[in-house]
Amino acid sequence: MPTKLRSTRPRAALDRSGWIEAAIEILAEQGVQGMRIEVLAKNFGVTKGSFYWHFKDRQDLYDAVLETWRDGRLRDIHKQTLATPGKEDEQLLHLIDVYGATRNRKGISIELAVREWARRDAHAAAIVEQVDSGRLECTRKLFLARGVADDEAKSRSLLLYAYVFGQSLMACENYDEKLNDLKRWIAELIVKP
Amino acid sequence: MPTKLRSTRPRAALDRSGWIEAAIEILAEQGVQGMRIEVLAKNFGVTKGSFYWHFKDRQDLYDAVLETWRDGRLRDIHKQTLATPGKEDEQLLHLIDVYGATRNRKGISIELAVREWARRDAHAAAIVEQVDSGRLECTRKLFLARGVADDEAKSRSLLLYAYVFGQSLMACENYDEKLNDLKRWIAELIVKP
DNA sequence: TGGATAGCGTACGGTACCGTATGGAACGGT
DNA sequence: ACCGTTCCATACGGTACCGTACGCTATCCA
Repeated sequence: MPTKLRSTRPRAALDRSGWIEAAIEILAEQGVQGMRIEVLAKNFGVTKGSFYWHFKDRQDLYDAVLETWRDGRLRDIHKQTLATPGKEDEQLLHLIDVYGATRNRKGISIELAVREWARRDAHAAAIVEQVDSGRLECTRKLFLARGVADDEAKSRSLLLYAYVFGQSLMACENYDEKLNDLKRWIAELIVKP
Repeated sequence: MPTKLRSTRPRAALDRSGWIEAAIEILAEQGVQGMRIEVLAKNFGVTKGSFYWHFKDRQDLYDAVLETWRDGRLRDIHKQTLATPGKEDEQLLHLIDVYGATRNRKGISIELAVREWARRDAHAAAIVEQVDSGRLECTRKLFLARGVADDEAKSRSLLLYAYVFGQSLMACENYDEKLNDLKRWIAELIVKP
């Protein structure tokens, strides 16, 4: 009888992945400095005794968070840039929209937190570089599929990501009443040759 | 006899502005969380007794840092965008270059640190908005002086800053051997109508 | 049924800060 | 020569963490 469903982990209300998810949540809200073991534990209603059972130390959690983030981002960018001939423009505009700060607030928060982390931590920097490489490459291929020259495809791909990340750093809500029109104009300048 | 040069402040090796400068230095290197009173004091070779003489508390220093930064940035952007008819293109390209991560590393570090700060602090966010408004406005006028339509000038101005800030967030050193050529291409796309 | 083990709680020492209270040296004016 | 002010050091209590040692309980397996 399958009553031994969780036989290997009897009371596992909180396993490693649970801690990692919660840590990423805090990372989005508070940044790296917010991922404190005792605080995470309190949020969960447990003590750090649990944490030190699942993780060696803080760095162990940090590494797991970074790798989880990287894997998710790489999976996502490949999914978003699956070749659909003739639809490249829409895919590119959709990319810009997805990374826009208005929707996907949490994703952007994590993005910025990780990049700020990467400015002072070599491991985080290496992870960010892997993600950036993957994204730039995938997006470049989309531009290539449109018939754009290789150098131009590389440039536009770089511009696309720099723009979306930079935009989420700026305070431009009051810049213009028709801000969305401005953004659409920008998106088309980036995408259309 | 002018032996009373420093009569009002006999041993003032460290005044308020000295603390503020040092704090900004640490802000660039370590972010907001790095601006710790006892650490700053140790860097100076004094104790926090000195700090609490010049400042009410930590927030007092934070406010001073933000306002000092804002004033400097606003002065700078006005200087960089002084109207020199016929030279607008060069001025705009120069702007992109100045905010580029390669040179002016410290300025960019402060820029990113303040913006990360602004994501969790209302006062910092207000300061960033003042700086962004000033910059966007000054740059928009440069585009207008070139004969660009108003909406397009607004859009290009926003794109310019989003791009330069976003670029300094990315890890693209290994993206291409001719990265500088790509960046030049991008800069011209942003500037040239 | 007894022991092993997974999973967590408790308790402790240690560090790094903040902010305050107070003392003291060096200089100014008188 | 005295006294006040400026500027800083010292000392203290308090908080928030980290990491470790150890204890407790519930489940599994023989």
